[in-house]
Amino acid sequence: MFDFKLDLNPSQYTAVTSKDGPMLVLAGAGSGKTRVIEYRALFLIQEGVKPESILLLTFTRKAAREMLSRSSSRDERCQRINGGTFHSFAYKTLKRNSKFFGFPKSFSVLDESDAEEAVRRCADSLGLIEKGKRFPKKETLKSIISSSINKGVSIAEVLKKQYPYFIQYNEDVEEIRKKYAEYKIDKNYLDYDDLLTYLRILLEDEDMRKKISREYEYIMVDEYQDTNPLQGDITYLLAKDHRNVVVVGDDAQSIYSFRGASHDNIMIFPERFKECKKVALEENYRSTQSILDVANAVLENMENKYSKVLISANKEIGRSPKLQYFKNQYEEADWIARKIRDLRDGGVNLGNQGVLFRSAFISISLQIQLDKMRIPYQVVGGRKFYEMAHVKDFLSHLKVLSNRRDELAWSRMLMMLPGVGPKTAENILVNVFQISSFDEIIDHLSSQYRGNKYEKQLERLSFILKKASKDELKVFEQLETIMEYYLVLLKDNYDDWNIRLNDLEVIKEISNRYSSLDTFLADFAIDRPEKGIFDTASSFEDQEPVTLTTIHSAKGLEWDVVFIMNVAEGVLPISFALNSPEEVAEEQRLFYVALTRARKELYLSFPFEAKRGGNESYYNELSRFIKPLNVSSKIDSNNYKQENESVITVDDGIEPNYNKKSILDHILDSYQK
DNA sequence: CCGCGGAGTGTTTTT
DNA sequence: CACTCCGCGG
Repeated sequence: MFDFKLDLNPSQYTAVTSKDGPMLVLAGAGSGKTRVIEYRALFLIQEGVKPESILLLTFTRKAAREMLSRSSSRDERCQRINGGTFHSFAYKTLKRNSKFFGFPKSFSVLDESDAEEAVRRCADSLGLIEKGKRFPKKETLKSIISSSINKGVSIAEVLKKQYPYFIQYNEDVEEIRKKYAEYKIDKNYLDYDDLLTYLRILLEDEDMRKKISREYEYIMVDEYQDTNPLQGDITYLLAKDHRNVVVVGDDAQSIYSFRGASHDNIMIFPERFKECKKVALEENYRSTQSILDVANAVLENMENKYSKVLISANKEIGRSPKLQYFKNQYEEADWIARKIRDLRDGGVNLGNQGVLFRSAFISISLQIQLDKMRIPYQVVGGRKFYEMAHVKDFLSHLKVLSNRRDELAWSRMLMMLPGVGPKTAENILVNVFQISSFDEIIDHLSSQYRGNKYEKQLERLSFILKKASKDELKVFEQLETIMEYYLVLLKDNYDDWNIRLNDLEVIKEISNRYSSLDTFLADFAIDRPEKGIFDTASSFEDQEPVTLTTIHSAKGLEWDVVFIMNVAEGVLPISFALNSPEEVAEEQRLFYVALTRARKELYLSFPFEAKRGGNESYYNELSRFIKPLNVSSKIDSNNYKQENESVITVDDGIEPNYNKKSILDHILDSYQK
C-alpha cells in the first residue's frame, strides 16, 4: 500500500482520496495538478476499482500517456487505464458502437484541410462562390460552421460576433452547413466536430449511455477550462448516471476560446452536479519565488480578477527573470542559441530547456542558428508536417484503400497523374463510385481508359492499389508497397525529394506500430505524430534535444530554463487579437501560461527591428503585458540602448564612370569564360 | 481540359 | 514567403 499522505499536501490529499461523487479541482499553475491525477488513479485502483473502468480525458494524448506512465511505474495496473483526448475517445467509442448509426465498416476522419476542401466543394456545388463578390473563403466558412457547432449557437450569432461583415451571407452559410453535413454522410466522412457531435448523440440515448457509463465508472478530465460546451455536455452525459467525475482546471490558464472553449464550463459544472466538492490547489511547487512574482503581477493586471495568487512552496527566491533587448531577430536568435549552449555546458541538460513563442514561424531564425551550432532541437506546434503536400499525397493512396468512397483522397491521387486534372478526375470518379466491388474498380481503371495520355500511369496505379489492398499485408507493408509507386511521382514533382522522402520514411516507421490501416489513418488525423525530431548531427548525443514550442503546445509542460521569444506588441498580444478586451485578455493569459512554465530561470527577449510580410522593417514596441511597473520592476533588463545607425553619406563630387548597361558588360566580361 | 506562370494575398493558436 | 487563384497558350 502506498502512503498518500506522505507525498501530498492537505488539499491534494483531499482531491486524491475522494473516491465517489463529482468534484471540481481548481488548480493554479504548477500546483501539482498532474500529481493529483496520477495519484488519484493509483488510489482508485488500490480501492479496488478496475483500471479499465477509469477514463482520463486530457488535452493531448501525450499528456495522458505521461500521467499514466508515471502512475504505472508505481503500479503496473495503471497501464490499463483508458486515456486520451475527447476526440480520440470519441473515435474509439463511435467505432465500437458504429452499428448504432448504421455507419459502414470504415469511415474516414477528415483533417482540417480536407474538411475545408470538402466545404469548398459543397459551396461550389451550390453555386455560391460567385466571381467578383466578396464571399467568405473556404477556411472562413469552415471556421464559422465549426464555431456554431462547438459553441452551440446559430450561424447568425457567430457571424454577428466574429464576422459582422459577412452577416449578409447568413442563409448561404446555413445552406452550406447543411450540404456539408449531407456530403460527409454520403462519403463516410467524419470531421473533428462530428466526432464530438456524434458522441453526444450516442450518449443522449438512454440505453447507449447506460452501457457506456457502466464501462467507465470513474472519469477524470484535465484542463477543463479549455473544453467547449460540446465537450462539457459529453462530460456531463458520461457521468450523469454514476456521478463519479472529477474535473481539473484553472480559469487563469484558459487559452482556447478561439476554438469554442469557454471557462463557463467550470462555472456550470457545480450547477450540473449540485453535490460537487470543490478543492483549490494554490501552492506552487514548480517555480522560484522570483518567477512567481512576475506571474502574479501579470495576473494582478488582468481585467477579470482571478482569485488565485500563487504561493511558492519552495521558498527559494531564485534569480530574477531577465529581459534582453536586441537589435533584430537574428541577434535575438543568436543570443538564445549561445545561451542554450552555455547553460548546457554549465550542466543544464538540453532537455530541461524550452523556448516558447506565440506563433510557430517566430522560431525559424532560431532553428537556423541551432542548426549552425549543431544543437539538437525538437519543434512542437505549428501545423506544417502532416499537412505538407507530399505527406497528403502519399497518404491519399492509403485513404482510398481504407474508405473507397473517399472522394477527396481519390481525386488527389488521380490528379497526381500527368494529364489528369480536376475534370478528368471527376469523370473517372463518377464511374468509380458506381462500382461496388474493389476488384471491379481496379479492372475498370486498368481497362476502360485506353488511348488516353494517362493510360499507362493509370494502369500502374491500379496495379499497385490491387497489390496494396491484399488482406494478408501488414499496415507497414501496405505503406511500403505504395511507396514503391509514389517514389517516382515524388522525384518528378519535387527537387528536394530526398528531404521529403525522409518524412515519408518517418511515417512508415510509425505505421509499424499499427495492425489496422483505419486506426493508423485515424490516429494520423486525431493524434498527430510528433513533428520530426531533427536529426542534426549533434555534438551532444547524450542528451534530449532542446524543445521549441508554441505557447499553446507548451500547456501542461515545464522546464528548468524557459525562453520566451519576441515579447513584442503585435506578436504577444498578436496584432489581430486587439479588437476586443476579451481577445486581449486571452493573449494575456497566454503570456501567463508561458511564464509559469519555468522552474528556475526565465529569459524574455525582445528584438527592436522586425520584418513582417514583405521586406519592410519596422520597429517593435515592448509588449503591453510587461510594461506596467508591477511587472517590469520584477524583471532585470540589459538596458539596451538602441544604437544609432551609422549613416553613410554619398560623396557627391565624383564623376560617373559607368552606367547600368556598361557596368553589366564589364561584369560579364570579368567572369571566367 | 491541362498545366504553367504571374499576380495577388494574408500571415495564430489546435483537435 | 508560401500558397491560392486566375488567365492564357497549347
